[in-house]
Amino acid sequence: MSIPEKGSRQFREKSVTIKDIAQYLGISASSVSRALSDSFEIAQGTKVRVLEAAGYLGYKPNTLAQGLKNGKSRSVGVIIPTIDNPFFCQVINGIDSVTNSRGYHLIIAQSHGFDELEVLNLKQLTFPAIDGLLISIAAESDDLSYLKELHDKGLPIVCFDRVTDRIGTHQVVADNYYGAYEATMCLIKAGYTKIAHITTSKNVSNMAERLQGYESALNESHIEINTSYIKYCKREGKDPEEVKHALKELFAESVPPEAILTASDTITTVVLRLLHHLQYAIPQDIALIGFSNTEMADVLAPSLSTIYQPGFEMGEKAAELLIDLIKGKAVFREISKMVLRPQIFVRDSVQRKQSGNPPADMR
Amino acid sequence: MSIPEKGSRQFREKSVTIKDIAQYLGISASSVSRALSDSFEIAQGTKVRVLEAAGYLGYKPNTLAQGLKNGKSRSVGVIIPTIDNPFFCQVINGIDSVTNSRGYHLIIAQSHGFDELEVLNLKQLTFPAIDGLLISIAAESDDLSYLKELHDKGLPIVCFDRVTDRIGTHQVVADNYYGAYEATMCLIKAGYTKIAHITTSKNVSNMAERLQGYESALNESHIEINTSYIKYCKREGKDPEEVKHALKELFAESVPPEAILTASDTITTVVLRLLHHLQYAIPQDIALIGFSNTEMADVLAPSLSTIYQPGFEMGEKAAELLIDLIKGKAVFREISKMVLRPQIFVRDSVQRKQSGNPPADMR
DNA sequence: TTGAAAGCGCTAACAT
DNA sequence: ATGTTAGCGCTTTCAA
Repeated sequence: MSIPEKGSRQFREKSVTIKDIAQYLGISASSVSRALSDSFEIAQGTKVRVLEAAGYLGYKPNTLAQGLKNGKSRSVGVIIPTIDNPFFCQVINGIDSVTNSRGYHLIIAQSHGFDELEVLNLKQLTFPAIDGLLISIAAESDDLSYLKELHDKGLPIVCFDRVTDRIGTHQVVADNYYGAYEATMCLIKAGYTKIAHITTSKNVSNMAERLQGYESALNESHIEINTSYIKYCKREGKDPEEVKHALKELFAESVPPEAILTASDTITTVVLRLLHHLQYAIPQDIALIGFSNTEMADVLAPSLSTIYQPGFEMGEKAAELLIDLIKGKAVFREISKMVLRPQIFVRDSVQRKQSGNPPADMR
Repeated sequence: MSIPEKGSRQFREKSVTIKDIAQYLGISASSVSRALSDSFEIAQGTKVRVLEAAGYLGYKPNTLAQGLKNGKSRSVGVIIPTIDNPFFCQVINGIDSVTNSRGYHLIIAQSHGFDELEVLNLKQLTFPAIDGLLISIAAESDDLSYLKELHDKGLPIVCFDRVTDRIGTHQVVADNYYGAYEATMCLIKAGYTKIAHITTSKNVSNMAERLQGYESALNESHIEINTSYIKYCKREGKDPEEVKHALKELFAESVPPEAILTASDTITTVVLRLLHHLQYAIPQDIALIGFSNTEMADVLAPSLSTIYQPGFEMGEKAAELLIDLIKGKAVFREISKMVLRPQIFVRDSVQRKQSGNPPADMR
């Protein structure tokens, strides 16, 4: 089968412009423009006729021309660590649902962790063309200067999930403290006292909060915090070896932990995989609860206890806020911080260690 | 903390234009343009000076203006059923990796199955602005007329995963026949003869091919095809009740199946979940192998046998092809169909029923 | 209430 | 090899 001749030479049909409508109705282009933009300085009659003609002729505005004219692109940039993760997938979904309905396009860039150069390149590439930015800050990168510069220049920015206070942007986050606190409390209430925490870094906002939640729960339960029970995997689980090493160290402790709280989707999955490979029985040998948005949590055997973040909602909220910002609709004199509550699902990977009350020394 | 005054009124710094460079160097804008586009009708000296000045002044081309001028938007549309699925996530990832590096933006639209109206709306919304389209065809929608119209008008289109022959587009697909055939063969070789197949519809290309693979494997093994073992879930697993009903029917057969081949990511997950809920032991009560790209397959208990499709690669190939098409780089006189091979992972959800040879009647 | 005209930033004839 | 000019489709003064 051969392609029609015109296929090769970009022979796309010239689309209907504002001029065509003007000519068709015998009025000027500016009137058409006014009618279409629902201006108040246009007669009702003409407005109706223009709208009809537009529909009839199949007019679609050329967003490029509109953008060029008024300095807007009707697109927003999204920077996430990776799209290959159920949580961020849900976030994208949420963002998409609002940007789509509001007529904005999405330009997605992945920072893949902490490759600052790449992030910068992406910024270079896309930035003259976006009206606003949604960003989950890459990593412990101390260099927020480029971002700050953009913000100072007036680019509307909303941070979500991994945020920073060093730039005065609006924020949409999960209540990470609450999630980690409650999860740890669940473990404690189930009778565990030797609880390890595998996280990525103290320097990422959400991880720091989770660490705090973990520590607070222990403190309030009068369980001493054992720093060797806290492991940092800077590669965030992208390097399984790093996690393996952390686990090995934990199990090599003179008193090894009985339960683990994992701090991110990726780490949770990797830990689960490693525990399987190392033949640890969950929850008999080691209990596990982790931050994760996987849909498979309840299908795992044993089913996995998770802290589930409202990814879709987070994306929605962040996008709505951003678009309001772009449109200057709401006047934001204050930096807002929206905090969404995660859900805790206690499943079989955490098991009540002993029936009845928690140990006496815990009361 | 209050926002700087300028924040509210879109006071973004005017960016450096081609004119600024021209003025800075005392030459004309067109020379600058030529230098930047690496035209051959420009002196080496000026070219170098322009490039230097551009770097120094921080020039970034205004893609809107470029697009308006030459009728290109440097963006490609992607239509997928849903992004909330590991396979399509990987596809997006693959697409993104090439479009990004080639300077194209992505406009992603989800068709969410078969809601034709929505698809059409999305098309209306985005289409004047895309240079090409990557699409995994929504559903059994017989109405490909809009798509065909676009194609006829010269819009470069590449179909992937779920394709159609009714429009002469290039295609990038997985070898669905092979995947289903091999998976079924695995079951047969493991000693199963009563094998059910849960799919979505005969009218979707990839599903039809999988069904054929399944049937061929049975045929070649001289196992009679039992049509009541083949269940269609038109909602593709989005409605668990439908799948539940299918399963109930299967198990109510006078001779119920011993193994199931599931035809899509979503269906596989739902079936797995239902089997758990219904307390069927895998693989003792029922063996399972399914199309799935989940990363959790090996972490499940029992680990899940899967047919894994090369999603990332599929996205890459489709995007490369599309951009070549857009650029008119390669001259495609023939419709191409690229077929990628899926991987089969036989894990614990399929177990050799009896040691030694398959039953005598199968040889 | 409407039209004419200018211009957003860039490119591509056409001229020199 | 370079400059001049016009125009992509749209919006928005400014005049009428």
